[in-house]
Amino acid sequence: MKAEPPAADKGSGAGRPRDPRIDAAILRATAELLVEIGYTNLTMAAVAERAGTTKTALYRRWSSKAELVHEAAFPATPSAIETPPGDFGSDLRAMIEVTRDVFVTPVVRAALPGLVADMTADADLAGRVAARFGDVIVALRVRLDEAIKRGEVRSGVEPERLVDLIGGATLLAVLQSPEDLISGDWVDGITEILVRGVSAP
Amino acid sequence: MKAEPPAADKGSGAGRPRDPRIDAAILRATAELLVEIGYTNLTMAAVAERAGTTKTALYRRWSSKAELVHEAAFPATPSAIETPPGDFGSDLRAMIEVTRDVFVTPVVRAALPGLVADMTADADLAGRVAARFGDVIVALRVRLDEAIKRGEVRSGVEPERLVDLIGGATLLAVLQSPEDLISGDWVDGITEILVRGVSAP
Amino acid sequence: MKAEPPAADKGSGAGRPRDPRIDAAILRATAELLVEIGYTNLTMAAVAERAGTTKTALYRRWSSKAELVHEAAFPATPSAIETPPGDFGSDLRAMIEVTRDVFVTPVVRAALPGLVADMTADADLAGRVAARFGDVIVALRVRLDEAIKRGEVRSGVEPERLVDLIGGATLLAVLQSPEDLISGDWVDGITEILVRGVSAP
Amino acid sequence: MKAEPPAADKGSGAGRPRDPRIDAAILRATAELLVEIGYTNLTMAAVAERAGTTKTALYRRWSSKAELVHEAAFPATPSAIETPPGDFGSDLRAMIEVTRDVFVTPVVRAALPGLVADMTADADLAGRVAARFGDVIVALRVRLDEAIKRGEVRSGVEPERLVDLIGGATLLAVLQSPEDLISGDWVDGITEILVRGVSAP
DNA sequence: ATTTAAACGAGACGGTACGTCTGGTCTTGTA
DNA sequence: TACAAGACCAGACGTACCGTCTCGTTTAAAT
Repeated sequence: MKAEPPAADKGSGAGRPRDPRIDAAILRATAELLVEIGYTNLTMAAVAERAGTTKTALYRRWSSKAELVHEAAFPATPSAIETPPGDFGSDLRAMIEVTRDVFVTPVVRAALPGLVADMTADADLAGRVAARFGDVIVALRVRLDEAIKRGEVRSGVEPERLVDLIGGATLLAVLQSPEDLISGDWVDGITEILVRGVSAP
Repeated sequence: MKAEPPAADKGSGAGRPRDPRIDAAILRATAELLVEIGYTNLTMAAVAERAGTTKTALYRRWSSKAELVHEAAFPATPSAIETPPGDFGSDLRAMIEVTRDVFVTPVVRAALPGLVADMTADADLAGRVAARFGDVIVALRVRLDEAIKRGEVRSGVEPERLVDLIGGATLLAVLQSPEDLISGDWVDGITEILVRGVSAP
Repeated sequence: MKAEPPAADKGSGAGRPRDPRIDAAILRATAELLVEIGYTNLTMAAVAERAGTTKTALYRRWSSKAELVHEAAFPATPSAIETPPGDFGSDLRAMIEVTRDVFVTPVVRAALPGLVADMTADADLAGRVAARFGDVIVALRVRLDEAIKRGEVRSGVEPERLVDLIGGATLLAVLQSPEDLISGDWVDGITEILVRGVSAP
Repeated sequence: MKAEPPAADKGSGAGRPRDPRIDAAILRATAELLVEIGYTNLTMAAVAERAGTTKTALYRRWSSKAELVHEAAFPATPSAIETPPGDFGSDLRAMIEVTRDVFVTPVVRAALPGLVADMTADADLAGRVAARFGDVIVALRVRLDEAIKRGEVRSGVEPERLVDLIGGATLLAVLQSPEDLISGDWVDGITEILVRGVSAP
């Protein structure tokens, strides 16, 4: 359950408006603390204190620690793919890089494990997190279809499996050895396997 | 910090020995509760009660909830690959199935998310969990090398990437849509992409 | 260390004020439980439960079990002596009766032994308990001085010794045979010895 | 419940006899720790460790912490009164000094408060502690009777009240301001009041 | 000389209270 | 209405201590 909309439903006008500087301060404080002490050790009280506000103000905006962290970790939708559509190899590589770039962020790295845990206990949250990546997945599906039409990719490939492989490999790598991810070699290796794996014979 | 070894180092003889039935009862209770109420809701006190013992007895054996769950979830090393080595396609498929079978267990599914969260905050624990899968990874490496020597697999393929892809895809799938995993289709799709991805041209 | 003052120092205004009904409920529950199960068996959790609140609320107000019991046992300063000053014999008897009445209370009887034990380990607490009886002692001193001036009492008598004798005898009697205390005989015997003991020859 | 007798009941002979050095070491360790850290902080495990033995050996000899402390604090019966009977004033003063001397011991001072607390919860223990002082009380009674016969003391005086006053005053003083007790002035003051208090007119 | 019963060290065990911490809600007074 | 402050409920946390028990070993007295 979200608690967010300040002026959303209807009688927006009445009462004292929320101070947007507080929103920003809370998100900043959350991100900082995530990196400094990790998800588990992060406390709502600590966030409030560092943001120079109080717990009440947090819960007015986010209904739980998980929601707050989720928003602090993914400030904006990873903006799909900006590369102009070319051959599928380039498309795939771009997509892997986008994924990698998101996961490699210190904040995301700090937030992910805890978020993963909370998601399994809270389906709503899980949905919202998944939605963040929806655009990328849709884009992948579109370009995959085009590549199949062009004959570049064999027709049996299911996009869901590709998502599992790209997302999963990135997730696992960031959990185990994040430093590997940064080098281009990691992207090269994954890309090569996957491109060959889906190419038409 | 582990708390485990009762008679490990050497000066074993003295004192009342631990009752192994208690070890078993604790692990069983932990596994049951994991499945029933999940990692987050699982309480040391509840485990103790169901196991017919006390918190003290738990903490004498495992230094934290994370350690206990880790041991309850992976009672035994996933026993590497038992398939007789054949062509690399079969090897890879067997490996994927082994991985899938481990992750698909109700206990592991219940334990994983929380474990993932705790691992990032506790490097020791992370190491111990990773070690559980060491054998499988070594086996993969060996068979990959043989396949390269036989000319089945191109020489540039790094085994670490394959591990990232197999483990990661399984992890992500089990977190998002565990029911997909059970069907053979999921294994088929992943296997086909990866086998083609690493095969010599 | 006390934890008490909610609005003590000065910056009182802010925040939700403590609910005074909770203070009262806690003290009442403590007194009841003291009488029912005794100091040793009294548990902070049990007090909280009976008071219809939580341990947190207790510890916000009293820093330890000893502090709480101390306050529950001596809700108000034993209100000095109300008898109009007469001859010193009456004064002394009144004082002994006041002391006896305080110690004979079921709550005090239940609390005393544990309190005595804790006081030696905690000088602060000891001071606070002693302060409860400060008024009575001051009153005794004043009336003793007056009696000396009137020639009723010999001049060498130290009030501290009288306090030791009255308080000590009452304490010991309540610990050993509380039923003796209730009868007027006990007060008679003690009074007679002490009055004769301090009277001018 | 005591646990003591090693060779008491009948079949004394058999088995390994207790090592008397362990008895001594335990009592010494208990006395030391009482003075150093007090009754409440004293731990059976700590006693065992300092005595160079184990908890089992303690519980073989004493059934509880209270019993052990009781024996460590009062190693020998306060040996009644050794003064040759003279006038009752001297008798009383001797008795007060004996009482004072026992209570002023560092070990007794450290043990008393806790013991007092445990005694109220354990009637057996209370009886045993009281018995320690039985001889002194009997002696007091005898000499009081003699003094009454001699016409030194008025006949109405009850010995129990005198015990309350002497014991109580000493107990209270040792709890509140032990340093006062050491000076002869304290004994003088108490003695004078009590002697005058009981003397025949 | 052999049995035997008990003391011994070590430490696990059940049980229970402690005081602390956190998440999330509710209630003040003030702006 | 938002806000700062902080009390509130609920309940898990990990630690500590008590007194009991179960080992395997040692030691003296009884056979």
